[in-house]
Amino acid sequence: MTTLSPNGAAGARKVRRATMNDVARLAGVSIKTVSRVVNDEAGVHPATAERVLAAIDQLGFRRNLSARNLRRGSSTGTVGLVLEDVGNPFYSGVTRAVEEIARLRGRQVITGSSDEDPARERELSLEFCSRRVDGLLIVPAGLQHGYLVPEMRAGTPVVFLDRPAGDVVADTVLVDNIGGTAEAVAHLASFGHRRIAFLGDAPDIFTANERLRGYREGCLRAGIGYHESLVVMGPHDEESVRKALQGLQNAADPATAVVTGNNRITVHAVRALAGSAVRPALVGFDDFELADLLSPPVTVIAHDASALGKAAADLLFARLDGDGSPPRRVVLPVRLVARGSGEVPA
Amino acid sequence: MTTLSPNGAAGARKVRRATMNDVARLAGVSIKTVSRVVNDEAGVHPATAERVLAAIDQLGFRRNLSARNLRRGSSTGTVGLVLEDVGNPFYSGVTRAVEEIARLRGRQVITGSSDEDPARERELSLEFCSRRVDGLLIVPAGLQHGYLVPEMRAGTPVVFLDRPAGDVVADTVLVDNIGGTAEAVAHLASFGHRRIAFLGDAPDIFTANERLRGYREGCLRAGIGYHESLVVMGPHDEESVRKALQGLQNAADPATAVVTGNNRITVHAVRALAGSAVRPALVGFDDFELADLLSPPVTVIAHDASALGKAAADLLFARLDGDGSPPRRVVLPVRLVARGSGEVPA
DNA sequence: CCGATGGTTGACAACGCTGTCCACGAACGA
DNA sequence: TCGTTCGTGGACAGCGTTGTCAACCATCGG
Repeated sequence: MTTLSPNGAAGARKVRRATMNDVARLAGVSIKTVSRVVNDEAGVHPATAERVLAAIDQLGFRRNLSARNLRRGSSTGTVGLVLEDVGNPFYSGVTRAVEEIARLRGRQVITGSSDEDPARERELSLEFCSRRVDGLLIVPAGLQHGYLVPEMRAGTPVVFLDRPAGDVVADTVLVDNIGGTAEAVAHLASFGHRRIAFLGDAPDIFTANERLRGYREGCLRAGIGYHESLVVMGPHDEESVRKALQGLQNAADPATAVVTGNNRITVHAVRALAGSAVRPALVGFDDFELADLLSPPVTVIAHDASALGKAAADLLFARLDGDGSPPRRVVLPVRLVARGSGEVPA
Repeated sequence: MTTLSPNGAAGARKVRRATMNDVARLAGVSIKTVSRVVNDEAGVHPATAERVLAAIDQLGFRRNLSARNLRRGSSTGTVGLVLEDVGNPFYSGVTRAVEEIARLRGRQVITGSSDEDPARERELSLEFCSRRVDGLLIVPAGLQHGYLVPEMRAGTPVVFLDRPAGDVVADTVLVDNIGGTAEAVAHLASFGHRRIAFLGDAPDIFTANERLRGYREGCLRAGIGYHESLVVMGPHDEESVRKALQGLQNAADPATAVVTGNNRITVHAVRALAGSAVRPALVGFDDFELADLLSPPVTVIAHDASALGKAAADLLFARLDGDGSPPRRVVLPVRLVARGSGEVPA
């Protein structure tokens, strides 16, 4: 059992890290030879290599990547990922997928959560650029991305995820928000619902706005008309969702069905409705774990976090591989998963 | 609308990034003055600073952190986090908490998933060390951590999370696995259950083993005896959990209650039991979202991912702040959250 | 009027590493 | 025998930044 105080061996508070120079001295070779061994370059006598490796082991040498990256100038082997919140299961799925692809390409992922704050998004992105990441994946919080122009001009590929950038044309991977919500409305209408409400996120968020548009289109196409009184945008926490639902149900002409705009709102709605006697039909945007085990099981518009992350990462690495074609906009399909809550007749 | 092809402005495939030298030349000052401006050092004439800032803006200059870190030698402003899988909600909660603390201390977090593979854990950790992270947070996959000795000796603090290290004495933050599982058994016994089963993860995983011990202790303390026939270790997917449950229920003397060893097993169990007529009482280790909305709502031994991440990060930063006290082992408390599934009489 | 003071600026080296180029000795063919 | 090649190893510069030290100019007190 090796016993080490957290700050190193007995007494020695902080030891300078060994450098190639130290290794070279100990092995009795030049620093360049050490470099050759460390980088598996050809042209080193096996016996010499052995000596060098022994010295490396003895000193606990670990190549300094800062120095290497500085000298080589090219890749730092890192990719930056800016998202809203790693703690949100949807984004953690995205993170995992990105990590997976990056791993296959021998890259490390640096992540940061913006919490929907444009300033924080900018700060994180620029910090990553200072670290000279090979590429940047961003779930935009704001609408202004001019700050990225120098980075892009310098050759750092940027891919926007889940939402488009505000004022820069760049690669973007989205999901079919409009089509999905329209489908949700059509689905509910096919069960006879004519008073279908929409509970969405703050309308300045791209996806929320798109889904509202999809809802509107769906209503018009179903011939049930678009009524602003049936739309509530912005409720975040359980309490505000509960109030919104009460308002919709207590109206003169109450809603018989609800479309919720994202997984958090859906969950809040399910919780708010858990006790009530009359429950409107429900279709939620975003799938979530256990949706199938609730009662009734929740019908959702599903889209895959992994697919989103993978598509974005693939695009990024294609750019890194030299793909110079015009910026692409990829829209991933969604699918309605009928589980019960959305198949209640009006 | 700024239009940029992903590889930079029209034609220009890849432009060299501007350096301080370029800025200095453009602003008509020395490179050192640029450095002073960039680092907010005192002693630069406001007019000069203005010129420098204009040049920085014009060239889109962004300080190269590799060079800075190399030159300064001290902090790289990064912390490495090695965990099992960012995609798992539990670990994404940990990640978020670590990120939060790191942010307050002006550090970036680099994450990597080991997928329970010791080799991968080692690879990631050493990669992070090569990047000269200021500290390392590790959810150990294996039992051998001798490879970290040189790093620790060199002054890189390491904190182990959720599980202890195998052969190195270092700071560790755990949750009370034994106490929690014992409490689960006691709780079930208090409702009259005498045939209580345990479904745990592979026994070579530290937490799985600890929870098994807690289960055993709980059984003995409750005076219902420890019976190996009631223990199934290792089922991972839904199918194997289903089979295990069937086996336990179809036995001559069937189990009337089950303790599940982690959130994934709990969810699989809930799903497997969803249709069946007779349902054993259930207490799961780990809380999970929507547990309260299932029917019956699932009683759990809850422990907080954020608390775990925060405690570990706090410990790490204390070390970075110079805390040289002996390695600590922090055990976070758990609490039983009674929701219904565990309060069914035998 | 001179030296001292302080505010502003710059020259230079060095951080740890790798790419380039060259030196050396052994083995080879002419 | 001599020149050539090959295998091995080293000297050196420089990546972009910052710490050290010193120079410069204007102002000020004596």
